[in-house]
Amino acid sequence: MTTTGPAPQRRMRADARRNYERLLAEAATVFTAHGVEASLEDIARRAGVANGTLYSHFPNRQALLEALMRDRMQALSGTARDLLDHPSAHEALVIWARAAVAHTTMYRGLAASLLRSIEDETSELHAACQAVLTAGEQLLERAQAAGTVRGDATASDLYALINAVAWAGEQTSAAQGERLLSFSIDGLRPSSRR
Amino acid sequence: MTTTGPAPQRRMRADARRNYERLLAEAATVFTAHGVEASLEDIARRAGVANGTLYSHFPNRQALLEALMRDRMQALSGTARDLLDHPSAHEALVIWARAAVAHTTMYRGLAASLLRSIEDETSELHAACQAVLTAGEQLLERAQAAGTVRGDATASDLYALINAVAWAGEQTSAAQGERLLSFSIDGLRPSSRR
DNA sequence: AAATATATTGAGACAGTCTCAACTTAGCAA
DNA sequence: TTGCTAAGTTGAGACTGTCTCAATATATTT
Repeated sequence: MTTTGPAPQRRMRADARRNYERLLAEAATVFTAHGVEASLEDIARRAGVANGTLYSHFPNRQALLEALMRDRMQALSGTARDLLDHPSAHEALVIWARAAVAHTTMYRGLAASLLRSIEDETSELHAACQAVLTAGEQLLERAQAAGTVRGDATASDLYALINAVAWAGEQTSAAQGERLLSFSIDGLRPSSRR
Repeated sequence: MTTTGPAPQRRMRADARRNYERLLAEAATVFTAHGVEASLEDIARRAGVANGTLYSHFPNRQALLEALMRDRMQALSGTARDLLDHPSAHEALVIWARAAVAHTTMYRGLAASLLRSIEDETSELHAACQAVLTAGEQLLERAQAAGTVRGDATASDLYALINAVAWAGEQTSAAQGERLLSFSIDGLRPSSRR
């Protein structure tokens, strides 16, 4: 399995590796403060390198974001797998959805990148997003088999919902995001009555 | 009631009025093609005026967007009022929510502007957004009184939901937006069972 | 046909993205 | 240790974009 470039691919020169790490560290700081649309120039400046160096390590913003999110995305997929052992299929789904929203709320603007990347196969984030979607799908299907979630909901619906809720939380308040998530999850229940 | 400056406030010079209209027309075209984050420079160029002229009519993007959306926003508020006469309180809410999503999907990026504007009182769009929220609130309360919508849902929740769904549709597909809206509306029903 | 209030102009200050030819340096081999 | 070379860095410069404002032009009024 060839994961799309583990952090430093073969072996980097010591200075290159050092700059790579510094850039990632500053990116985390700057994205936390100003969202994922923050100035890359600023990140390079703070890392003490010329902006050309940033671009040589990360050809574009998505690539930088991917490097920054890789571990967390994998962790989120892993969490989904672990939750397959949870006694309640429905509770497992809910727990995971909350974790996914929290993950997506990490940086302002992240939800937009993550939802767009599922559609855009050229995005550096595409594979990781696809993995998360698939991981969520397992939980969804288990809940559907248990009859606690409507059968016509798809993994894409779940993924879009998580991102939409995270996005709304980002624009207004985390509390608002929480509320919408609760409502949305209820909306996924089968309509026992009409 | 002093609405925030009806289009051309007092009386404009003929050339000014002409340019104002041209700018609005080109803005509609360009926003349709490239979303609300499109280049203002481009709009001015296409309208055949210097960019300073654009900025003298519309001090910022929000102001331009406000002028462009004013009528439609009012229409949306009006629709909500009309629907208060609809025989089914719940159906009225659903019809209106769909209309609101369609409205919000008019230009790419619009949902973000509309949701942000409800929080940001300095935004030119704030008043219009507030009016829409209040109009929706009437429909929501009527449905709650009829017992078809959970009592703890607020007008802010409804507003955020509409924008979040429209945003998700924008990022993926209109069909996806439709699906999320259906689920979300179901999520607003009272949980008769648990 | 002025006078004047009202508008328009476009250069310019600034910030950002991204590229690439010239340069520098880490790490290896003689 | 020295020099070689591949790997990495640099920063100016070509763009595109936002927004301002002194100079200029023009519609309207008297």
